[in-house]
Order: sequence, then C-alpha cells, then structure tokens
Amino acid sequence: MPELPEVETVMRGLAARLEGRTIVRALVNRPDLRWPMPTGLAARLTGSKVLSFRRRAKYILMRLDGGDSVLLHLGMSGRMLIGPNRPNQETPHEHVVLETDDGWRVGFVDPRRFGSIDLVPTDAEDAHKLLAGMGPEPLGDDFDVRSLSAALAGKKTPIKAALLDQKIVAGLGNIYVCEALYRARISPQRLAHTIPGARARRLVPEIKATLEEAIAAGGSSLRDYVQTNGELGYFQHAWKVYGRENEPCPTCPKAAAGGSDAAADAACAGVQRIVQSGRSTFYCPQVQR
DNA sequence: CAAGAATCCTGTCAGC
DNA sequence: TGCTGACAGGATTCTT
Repeated sequence: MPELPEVETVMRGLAARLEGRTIVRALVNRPDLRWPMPTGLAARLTGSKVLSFRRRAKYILMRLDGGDSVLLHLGMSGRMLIGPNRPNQETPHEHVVLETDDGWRVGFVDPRRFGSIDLVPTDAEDAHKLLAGMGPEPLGDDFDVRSLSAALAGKKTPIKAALLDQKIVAGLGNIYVCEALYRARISPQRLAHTIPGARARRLVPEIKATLEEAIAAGGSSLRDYVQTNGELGYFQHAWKVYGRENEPCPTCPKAAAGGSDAAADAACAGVQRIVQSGRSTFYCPQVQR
C-alpha cells in the first residue's frame, strides 16, 4: 500500500514502538526479497538498540547504535505487523521479524517480494545507491515551483510519467499523482515541458496538500494498524478520481442537481481510465486540460 | 540520451 | 464452484 503517506504512517508506527528499544532476537526467513539480504543482517540486528527513524521518499531508515542504518522499502505489497510477542505467530510471507526487549514483535510481510532491505552506514545514508540521485522531498522546502519547473524543462514525457519519476520528485506514486493532477486541473497527458508557469503554480501546492491530507488520514488510524492486520488509513475514501472509473466527476455539474447545466453534464462522461506507460491513470478530461 | 516496455512475484477479483 | 485472465500502491533493467 505504500506511497509516501503510507510509508510515513508506517514509519511513525515503527518509531513509536521501536525507538529506544533493544532487539533481542531477529529472524531473517529467506535469503532475498527483491535483492539478496545483506550479509549478516540477523547478527547485526540482534542486540542492537534502535535509535531513531527517518523517511526518505518511499524508504524507511532505522538507525541502530553501532553506526548502521537499516534501509527498508515496502515495495507494492509490503506491510509491517506490530503486536505483542507470543509463541506460534507464523504469518505467511513474513520475511523478517524483530523481537524487542519489552516483549513486542515487528514483522515485515511482503507477498510479492518487491520490497527490499539493506544496511547502510548512518553517516552516509543518502549516498546509498538507492537514495543517491533522488529528487526533492515533495513536502520539503526544496520542492517548489522553481525547482519543479527546472526539473520539467524540456521534458517531452507526459506529466503523469514525470511525476512518477523519483528523480524529479521523490515519493509520489500512482494514486497521489492522479489525485494531485486532478486537483490542479492538469491533464495527465499534457507534456511535462508545458507545466512550468501557471500550471506549476497550481500543481505544487496541490501535491503538498494531497500528501498532507493523506498523512493526516493515515496517521489517525495508526492504532488500528498497530492492533490488527495492517489495514491503513481512510484516505481512500477521499480519492476523487483514483479507482473511480465511470463514476461522476466530483467537479462537473450533475444533471440531477438542477437541469440548467445539462450541456456541461452531457460533455462530462465521468472519470476516465487510460493507460500511460503501462499503468492506470484516472482523470476527468472535462476538468483537466 | 530519453522514453517506453518488460520484468520481478503473489494475491485478488471479475467474468464465464 | 472452479477456472482464466486482468490487474495491483514500485522501480530497476532492458529495448527502441
């Protein structure tokens, strides 16, 4: 489930449970996820104290005493299960398990195994191959109209694809790109180099607002997530276009609402789904230009 | 070099 | 009910 807001939510849940704790036992249940597990991972984790957490793009960094950080990516299907440590708690696809000195258990579950885990020196986290070259954090001050405009200048790819490119902005995924483009009234098919200017001035604040609202929604349900099965947040109810193919566009007037807008209603066919670079895009051609 | 396709893997769900 | 195919929130690697 993980785009930036979900990763942020997961990171906060992990921090609340693990910061300051010592890992008394670590299980590494398979030799690889997307890539081979780092050598000596279980040994490095066992006995370590967890100092702090950080998120970078869709990655979680867990700092350990001793100078290493664990670099974690949830991939497409990764979840963290947090609960009291009890016997016989095997869960399918639970690839890594941490047990704490205060009797808690954290499991990394990832059926599709697109996730990854690595170790990186804490003082060189951002030099890791997976983080080097990453674009600005969308919620940071470095991401603004100027920086986005510069990154999009001359790009002939559709804006949808450009925003999914982590080198341009780090942490957006398919859902939030669709939502932010809708809110900014920009067609996902518009070429990226036409965005700088008025459109970038609309887009940047909508990206930030969409992510902030989603984090607020995910954070509110953190307790549920900790207690049960990893179901996260309730922001999905706030999606305006994602996953809503053929549903009415929330902006376009509806015939039932009055009748005087019949012409506009006839022009709006509702939310459309198209495929761009192999992935679904949801948008309203009437609203987004 | 840039842009799009193929790829890794399993689970779920719609349609027959 | 069971089978089949499409599709899924990612991001690297391979082709064009």
